[in-house]
Amino acid sequence: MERSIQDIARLSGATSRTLRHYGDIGLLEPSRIGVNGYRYYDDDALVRLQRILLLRELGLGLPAIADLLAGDREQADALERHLRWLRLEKDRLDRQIGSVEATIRRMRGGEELMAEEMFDGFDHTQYRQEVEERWGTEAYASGDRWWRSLTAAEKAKFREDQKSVQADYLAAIAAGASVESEEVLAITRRHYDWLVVGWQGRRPTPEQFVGMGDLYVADERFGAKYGGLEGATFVRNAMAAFAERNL
Amino acid sequence: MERSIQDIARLSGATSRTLRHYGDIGLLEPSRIGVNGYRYYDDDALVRLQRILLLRELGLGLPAIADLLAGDREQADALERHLRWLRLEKDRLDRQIGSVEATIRRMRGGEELMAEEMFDGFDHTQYRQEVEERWGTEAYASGDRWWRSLTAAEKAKFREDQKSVQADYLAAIAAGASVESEEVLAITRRHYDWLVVGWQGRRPTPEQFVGMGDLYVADERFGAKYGGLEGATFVRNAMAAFAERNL
DNA sequence: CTAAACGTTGACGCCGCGTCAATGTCAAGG
DNA sequence: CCTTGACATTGACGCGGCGTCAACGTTTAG
Repeated sequence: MERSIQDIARLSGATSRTLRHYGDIGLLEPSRIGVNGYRYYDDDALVRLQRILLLRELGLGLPAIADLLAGDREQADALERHLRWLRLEKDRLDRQIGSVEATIRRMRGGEELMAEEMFDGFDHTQYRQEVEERWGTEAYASGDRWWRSLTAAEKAKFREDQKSVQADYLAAIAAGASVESEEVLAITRRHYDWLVVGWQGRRPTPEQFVGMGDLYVADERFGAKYGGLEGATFVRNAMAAFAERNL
Repeated sequence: MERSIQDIARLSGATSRTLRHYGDIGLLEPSRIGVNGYRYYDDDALVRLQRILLLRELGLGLPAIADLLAGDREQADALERHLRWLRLEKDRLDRQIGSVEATIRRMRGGEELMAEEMFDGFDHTQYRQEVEERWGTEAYASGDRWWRSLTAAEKAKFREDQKSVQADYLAAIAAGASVESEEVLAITRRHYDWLVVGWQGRRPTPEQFVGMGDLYVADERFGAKYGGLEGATFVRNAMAAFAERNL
């Protein structure tokens, strides 16, 4: 059976333009081209088209579909990769949704979109250099924008949470608690949650989280807040233990 | 304070190319342009840029950002619209993720990507015309592709579920149950879930669900399966009751 | 005086087609 | 035979948000 381009379009739900495009990029060639230039498709072509459209609905790009249909037999792997990227996209959307909701609440509350004063007592630019070296300029700038977009109340809460975590760590150290005790793990969980907020919902990988602990030990300013080198080491170990168990 | 384009780029995390683009489209003009053509930005421009970048991180398009910053005072509304569309995107991703997972399982199980036989006993093309009239050609074609991508086991389960729902409806009718009884609502919930599967995870709106019930009454073939007009009417009422209570 | 760093404008590329535009072909009816 | 209307072709632009050359001028440090 041989069908015209419109027939195929109707049967498959694609448009004739799409079919010509697929021909142009070599994804789906007509089974025959008439002397008048008309494209004709047979059943095999129709089956292939259906497969293409099915994969397209899954969100794959046309080159990826071409590879997959070429049948390099690592087909499932290609889909796995695609799946990972779909999940990343979803996470990104989740974070955007949360941020937009927060922004709407702020604007409804009459807040400015972004504080113009660059400094407000809490020097969030303190670790600018480290952040830029580790995560890049844009990462710092992005975090800075986020911070300046918060309401005064939100900023206050963020700082409170930090102080609270810090105080509890110090108390645990004074009490001689183990970094693997439930008590300390609970503090570290709050520490972790605090960090996630500051990262606008992006979750550090276990390695990243442990790496931040190492930073605490290496940097005096961090250590000073946590009672010297021992304190910083304790916190790092607690973070490593938490990462091992819960991340 | 006046800064060069690179200074602004570094401070904001944007690239100079981006700044020139924003200039081109009128989203952010330099505060001054030197006789040599160089762009210079003052603090006001920097603040505006930060706001632009903040909104961009929320996923807004540049024209939407321009409108929003023009301050038509329905700012929050624009964000609400954006939020709705973000949620739609997220739903779409959720469905794609589920479909890709299922497809991977099928391929790992050695199944073909898509059955070539167009008919297999269960005539899923039965309601083709109605579907195309109500939801468009592409909607039918898409459902058809989905159906042919299922494994035999999955197809069998889908039919089983339908039969089971049907049998339970008939029993409930025979027992004289009320369409608002818990018993019937439970059946309708299964009916609804069955439908959602067939729609590949897309959830019908309450109106759509009730509309399908009306179709049951209007179409003899549906009615025949549910014991005549009365049966179809019962099912429609049950669907309406369910929609009212649970959707 | 030179090299490096920084600046400019202009144009193409990406992705997957939608949407003209300009023109040719075919089947059915008068 | 001619017309009409449906259907076909190729070719090109457009979208979004810049990245990335290219080709060239300017400023700054040594």
